[in-house]
Amino acid sequence: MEKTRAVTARPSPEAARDIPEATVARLPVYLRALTTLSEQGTSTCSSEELAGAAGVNSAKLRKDLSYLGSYGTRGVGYDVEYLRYQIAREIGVTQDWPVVIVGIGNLGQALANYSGFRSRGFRVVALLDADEARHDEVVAGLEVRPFSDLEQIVSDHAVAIGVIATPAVAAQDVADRMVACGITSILNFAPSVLSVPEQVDVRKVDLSIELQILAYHEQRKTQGAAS
Amino acid sequence: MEKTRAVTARPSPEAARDIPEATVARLPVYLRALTTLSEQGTSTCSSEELAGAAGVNSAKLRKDLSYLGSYGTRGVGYDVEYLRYQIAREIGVTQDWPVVIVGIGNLGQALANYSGFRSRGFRVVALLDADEARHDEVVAGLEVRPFSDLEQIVSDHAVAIGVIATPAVAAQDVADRMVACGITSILNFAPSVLSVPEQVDVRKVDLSIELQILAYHEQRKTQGAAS
DNA sequence: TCGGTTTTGTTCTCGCGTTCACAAGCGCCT
DNA sequence: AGGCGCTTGTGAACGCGAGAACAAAACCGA
Ligand SMILES: NC(=O)c1ccc[n+]([C@@H]2O[C@H](COP(=O)([O-])OP(=O)(O)OC[C@H]3O[C@@H](n4cnc5c(N)ncnc54)[C@H](O)[C@@H]3O)[C@@H](O)[C@H]2O)c1
Ligand SMILES: NC(=O)c1ccc[n+]([C@@H]2O[C@H](COP(=O)([O-])OP(=O)(O)OC[C@H]3O[C@@H](n4cnc5c(N)ncnc54)[C@H](O)[C@@H]3O)[C@@H](O)[C@H]2O)c1
Repeated sequence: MEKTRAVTARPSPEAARDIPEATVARLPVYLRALTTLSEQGTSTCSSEELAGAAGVNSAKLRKDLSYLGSYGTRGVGYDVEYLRYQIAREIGVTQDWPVVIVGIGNLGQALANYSGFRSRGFRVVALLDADEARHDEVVAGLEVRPFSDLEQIVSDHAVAIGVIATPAVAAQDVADRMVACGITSILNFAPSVLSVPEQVDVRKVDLSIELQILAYHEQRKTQGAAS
Repeated sequence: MEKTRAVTARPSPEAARDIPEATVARLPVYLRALTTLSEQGTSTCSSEELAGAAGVNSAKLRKDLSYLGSYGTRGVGYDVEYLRYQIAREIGVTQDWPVVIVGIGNLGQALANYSGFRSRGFRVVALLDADEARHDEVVAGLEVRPFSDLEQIVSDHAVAIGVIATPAVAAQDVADRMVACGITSILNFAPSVLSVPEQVDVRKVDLSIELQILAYHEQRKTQGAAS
């Protein structure tokens, strides 16, 4: 390993090129748009069409796709099925991802009942809750189990992704336990800042923040009109 | 109106400075961190402490706050209560925002039951659903009403913010109706691209996309380990 | 076989956001 | 009163992402 070849861009054929984070965030959108097109019977589409369906600029779409490789045909466009498979493979949704949900309250139940996960390669293998009163309750065809079963479940199903839907005060504890079990990706719905080891990915979904951002812009609209 | 003075930056004293979008997205996080500090009895904090609590870099925090004004004291730090009020005022959460939720299924019910909205200045004034079987059902103390009541409710309560929690196929129709009623901010949970007039703000929350992003990174971790 | 047409893949430029680093300012202690 | 230490606010450098623009490539029709 002379120099720092692994870090900088390398044209090596088998090595995965590293895809910009902004692009990674859009690939699932393209994937969904392609699925829709496919269901409508479209077999080929141009970057312009696909960009329209995905709600982005066509130049941006082409640049994003170019990070994956050259899967289009100049003068023709992209083969819908082929591109769909390539994106799915790149994201990793061709394989099946086992997921555990911790905190089966209002939100946890909604998540457990959501069919859109399974159809996109995610399989909820267990629902965990600290509240004993909830145990053995059946939600979405799965029994709610005690939080202490986490280790067992993670090891049995090789779970790598955990979802936190507990109150904010419990979130850090739950995250610590998840990390200790070997979970390396966490989707956090609790409004709290999690601290985890560097190799663990955390994504946060915070509904009140979204509303507050809307409120900010809303306020500016009305205040501008008032002046 | 000589030149395009209104569009470019203007140092006018009363005019609201325009705050970068990235900063706006972080202000609610600071707000929450300040609330927590306040509840713990802290009356003063440094940018370093607050940044730690919010999970960001302290330089970034200071720059973000500097867009609002100079609310800190050099050598001392920030007054927690004072800063909290200033941020709340800037975001607009000192006032009360009426909100309607459309689509009272799994997710809509969870949202309706969520107490975190009210405590942050948002008040759910109505729950709407197209399914007649759901009408008159009571969720979170509110009666589920027919979607056709939208106009009436929006005008009665001066609603500016709408939440869409319907299936994807219905989302565009719902959005169109909302816009027609005068709603100018939409939070969309359906996995679909909405097209709305320019002056309407749309924010999208897409849980499967979040999971797919995690899956992408997860895949890279394991594949890196395998090579 | 060859020009024309269409659409991709890529290069280049610009602007935004992040981070470093430091001067200015404030309080405290002597 | 004056110096000292601490913390803010900001100027400047840097890197990433967005978008325009174009050259390269593939198909089509004559
Ligand atoms: N409901 C929503 O629409 C909504 C919206 C935005 C954010 N959130 C956030 O999502 C989280 C869950 O919200 P909710 O409305 O479902 O709350 P909830 O109170 O209905 O459910 C929380 C569940 O977590 C369980 N729990 C508590 N501590 C636990 C622990 N240590 N280990 C395992 N389970 C534990 C509780 O028993 C309960 O069943 C909260 O942090 C909330 O702020 C919810
Ligand atoms: N449940 C989840 O955790 C989850 C997660 C991610 C995304 N989503 C998305 O959120 C949306 C709602 O999910 P859900 O699980 O609550 O679905 P759901 O089927 O349980 O509820 C949808 C509700 O919308 C109502 N509806 C349908 N068409 C309507 C219309 N035109 N006007 C008004 N109401 C209408 C239905 O009657 C139903 O009550 C979906 O788009 C889904 O993809 C849900």
